[in-house]
Amino acid sequence: MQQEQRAVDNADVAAVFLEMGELLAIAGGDLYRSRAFRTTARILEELTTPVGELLLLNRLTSIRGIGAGSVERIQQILQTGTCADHQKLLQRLPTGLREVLHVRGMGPRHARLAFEMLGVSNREQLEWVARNGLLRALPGVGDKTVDRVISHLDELKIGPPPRLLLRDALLLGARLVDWLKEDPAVVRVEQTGSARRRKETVGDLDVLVATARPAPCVQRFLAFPGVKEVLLAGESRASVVLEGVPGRGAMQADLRIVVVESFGAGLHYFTGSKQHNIQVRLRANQRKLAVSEHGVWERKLFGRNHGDENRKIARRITPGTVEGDLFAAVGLPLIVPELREGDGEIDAADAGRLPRLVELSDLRGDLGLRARSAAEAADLLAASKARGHAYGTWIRPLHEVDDVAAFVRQARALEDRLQLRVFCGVEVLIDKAGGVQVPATLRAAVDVVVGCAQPLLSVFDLAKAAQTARLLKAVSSGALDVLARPTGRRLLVQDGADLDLHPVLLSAAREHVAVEVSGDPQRLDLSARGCRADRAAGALLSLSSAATTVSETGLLQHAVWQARRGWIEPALVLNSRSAADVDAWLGERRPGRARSRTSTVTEAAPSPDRPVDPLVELLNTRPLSKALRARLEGFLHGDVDDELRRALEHDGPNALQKAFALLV
DNA sequence: GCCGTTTTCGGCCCGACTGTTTTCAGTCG
Repeated sequence: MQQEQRAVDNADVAAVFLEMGELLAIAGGDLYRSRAFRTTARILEELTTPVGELLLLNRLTSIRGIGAGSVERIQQILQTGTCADHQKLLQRLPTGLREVLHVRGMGPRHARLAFEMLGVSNREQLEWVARNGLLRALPGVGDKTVDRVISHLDELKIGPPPRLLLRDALLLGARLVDWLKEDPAVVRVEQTGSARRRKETVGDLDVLVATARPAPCVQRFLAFPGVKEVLLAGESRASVVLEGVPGRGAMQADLRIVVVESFGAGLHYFTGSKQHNIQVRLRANQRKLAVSEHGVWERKLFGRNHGDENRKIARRITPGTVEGDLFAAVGLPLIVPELREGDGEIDAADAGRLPRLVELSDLRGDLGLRARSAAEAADLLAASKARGHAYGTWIRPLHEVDDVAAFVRQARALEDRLQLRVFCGVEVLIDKAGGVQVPATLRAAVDVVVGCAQPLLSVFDLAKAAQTARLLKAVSSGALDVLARPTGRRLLVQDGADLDLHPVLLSAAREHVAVEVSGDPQRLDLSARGCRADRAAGALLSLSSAATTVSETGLLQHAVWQARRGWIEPALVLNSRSAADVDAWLGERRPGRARSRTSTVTEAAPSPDRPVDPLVELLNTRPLSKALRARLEGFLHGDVDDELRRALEHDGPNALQKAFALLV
């Protein structure tokens, strides 16, 4: 009943489509139709613009994957929370069958048979029939399937399947890679999957091996210390369950094996994501090619009405030794793993508009060294310098700084001693109402004021609108140079605060406040999705290791990966600029600032000014109707808007005018 | 249900493994 009080949002509409898709599959309906519903659900989940706005603007069908049928259903769902097809399916099947579908070994057909023949309509009933020998009676279900179902049900009771922080997944993956390398027949081995895409958390470990002798390699994999269950083991692949952390479920590890000539194609396929792979293969199909983990093949075409015969392959056209071969075969430049989420990267690559992503080597300093004492700061800054940096920022929590003048003197002394530009800063907490307590004298004394958005747990209780307003107020206070931990999340422990990032980022861009991307593997806040949103909003990002120890200074790499997953180019990264430019940027924000001293530190040439995306400029400066603003923002978020895109593709100074004319 | 350099019908990613259906459907990633 409370549901009715709340407006239907994108996630709610997506949930209805997902339920329809899953129930339709179980009902034995058209599997392509089922898949289309699920695709629609995924698209809706990833939209950054409210689906209602797009509906009003008649823009929904311009999104690939959403057709007239979906628009009608979306309209119904927005009004009533459901739609006719949804209701029909719910009358036919209990919704609890969806959790049956999610049990390993139970696909749509088994779920349907269990319902029809055994009356199973939820997970508890599935467990009962499995343990009492009834499940075994279903056609196509044998002892092994029953064992697998029971084993997975037990795992599900322990808790949700565990995920690892990226850092930990890379460490465990490296152990597995080293273990497999011991086999002399292994030519190449690499960790693939979401870890290779540098996703913030990883659900299972994937490793790809190139070898001409797969059997001993599979055996070695099965003997990896910590393997507690073998899920499958064949000629070219094997899956095992690794012992988990006590109190949590176990983690799956998958081994894939290809011949060395196919290593690039295999690397591409097993790196994923699934959506990316499907899109690449569809593209290959359009070019009469077939892409698999073994390479790229020419499809023999027999014309219409020959169904499966069209699948027959005639000739391998590229061995796919490196990933670039595979992309080239489908007419694309190499797309780096961090972008392979099926979220617009293929269209961008096709149009020659892939971003030149920020790299670790672009960074000229670490903007987030968190040392507690001058001695620690010296170590961190020296480590930073050893990494080739020209400057570093020493940040201390304000409440730990008794004597600001002494702190600044220490920083200046370190600067002279280390021959490294040192910016000193304090971190202040943003209170529940968005207030920041920064006396003018303090602000003038230090180089940087960082506002941390996550002071207290109680702040997570704020409603979305209040949370957003809180950050907007802090950003526009004029007291902050950098906004840190915007959502306050701790991965695998605490979800971030519910807030609308986009206006906050737009405001940060207008107010010249940078937003921190923390390399702390447990935070990675701003998130990759936040970075992607910022690409449109245009706030400068401050990449930080958040290091408190020397070894943690290497975590700057995690911040870079995160930014790359968000399509961020160096121009949007504050610390890709020279020390002089960072100094100037800080100076702009405090006109009376005494710093800007001539440093004894030698500096590299300053980087050119950041080019402002004219579309972002338009969004920030022109008065636009709500509808037009939504359309522009949608486009900047990656929504498909062919009309707008075509207008912008006209070269020359009039491109923007054309686009603007088109909008009004 | 969606889409179109196969465009209003016909196809939709692809391959490996498993079980049990003696030739392939179901499941998975």
